[in-house]
Amino acid sequence: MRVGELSRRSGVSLASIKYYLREGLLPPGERTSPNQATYDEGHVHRLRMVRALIDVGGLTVAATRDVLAAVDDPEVPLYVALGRASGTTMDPGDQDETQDETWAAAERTLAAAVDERGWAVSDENPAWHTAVGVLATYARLGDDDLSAQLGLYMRAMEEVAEREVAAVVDRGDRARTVEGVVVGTVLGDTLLAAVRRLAQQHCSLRLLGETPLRPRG
Amino acid sequence: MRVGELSRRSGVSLASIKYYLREGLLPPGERTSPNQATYDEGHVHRLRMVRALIDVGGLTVAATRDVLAAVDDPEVPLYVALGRASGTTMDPGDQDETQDETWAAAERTLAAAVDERGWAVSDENPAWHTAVGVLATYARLGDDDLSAQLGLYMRAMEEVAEREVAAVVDRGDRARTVEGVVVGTVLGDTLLAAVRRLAQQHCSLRLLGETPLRPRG
DNA sequence: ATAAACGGACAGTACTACTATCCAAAGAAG
DNA sequence: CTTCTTTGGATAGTAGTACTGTCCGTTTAT
Repeated sequence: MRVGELSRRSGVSLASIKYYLREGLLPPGERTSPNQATYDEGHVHRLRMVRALIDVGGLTVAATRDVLAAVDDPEVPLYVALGRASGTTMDPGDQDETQDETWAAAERTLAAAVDERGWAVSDENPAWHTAVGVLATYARLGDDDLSAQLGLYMRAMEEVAEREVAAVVDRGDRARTVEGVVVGTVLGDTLLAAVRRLAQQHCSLRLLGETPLRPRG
Repeated sequence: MRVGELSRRSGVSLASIKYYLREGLLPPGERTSPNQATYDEGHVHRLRMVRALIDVGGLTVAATRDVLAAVDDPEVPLYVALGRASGTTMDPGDQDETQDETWAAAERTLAAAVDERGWAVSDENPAWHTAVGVLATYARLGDDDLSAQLGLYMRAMEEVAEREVAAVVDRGDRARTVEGVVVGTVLGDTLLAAVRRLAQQHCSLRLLGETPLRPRG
């Protein structure tokens, strides 16, 4: 199939396909002549992935490129790509932010919670840095209820992660498995956030009899 | 205090403070003369909120403005503001997307899961639309493991939301309470996602003996 | 009295994600 | 075989976001 059909099949504009090709999100088609190429079902699927990651997962084009590179290349560690995938990674470039007492206290809080749960995680995981950043920010805002919920969040996420990891084991070829992990992680973030909003609506209705903070639309 | 000090105290540049004032994220200071104003602790706190929502929560300036407007004005329903706060709200403007069979099937899946859990939620909650969108996207990608995890996600988020709502009841004045809800919801999304990544690392290490998908950095 | 700070307006910048135009070569249709 | 459309590739332009810089006429501190 040629680009025109690829565009029609995927619903992505020709101009955008050319853009994704340039940016390395979509692998080049197979050459049939020095300046002509054909595309296959893999390209259609890849375009669907790209749109899902960008539109639903909220990734940037650059983050999508990195994540998909990790899917393709077994050499790129997946957690590095998934780290970049979390939009709010609070890049460790902000040295001044990480060098104060609030930050250190937040890091101790997280380390203690992780130890208590018996988690084996490394502080090289970008998520560690993000979590510490959120805790520190919350502390600076004065209310520290969030860090009080940390244990709860960890318990809930451990249960979720356990099932997710179990579901991913023995899935056939490596590419398919990694793709499943990526999509599940990125789209899962969005779904979890949405489900949390729904649960909050249900719980505030149940616990308060009515919902003073969120009147029915 | 005047802007100079406000800038020093909050760590936000003068130019950005002027920008936030223009955009309505920061209320104007109290006038001391036709073209002079003073600012108080409330402004320092507000600036910290703004930076937290933008830098840590990943909100846009416009979303931050809406969310803070809901904190200030009891007339604006909170769930509307928090809906806009979820970056990936998949605005209901995409009529074509919502009019196909995949979308309808995803909506039935969610409705069934919600009924089974006995949740009282309305499909006017923006999160409903987001959740359906994620489910539909996942279905279009071919793997439907995510919707298989839906029940698990709902159980986990119900437990989380229950504690969160309980923690927020009886908190003093309305403004403080609403602020707590907003910060907890927005920063909570980021924290939950980070904790999930950490849990995934722990679980893949525990269940697989080692971590083939995410070699240690 | 003089220098610094202020408010307000507005132009400019860097980045992101496309979108449009142009061209020469390749394919398809009559 | 010619004409029309499509393609690949390069490059320029656009719209939106989040600032940043500059100017100007007060205003306030020293």
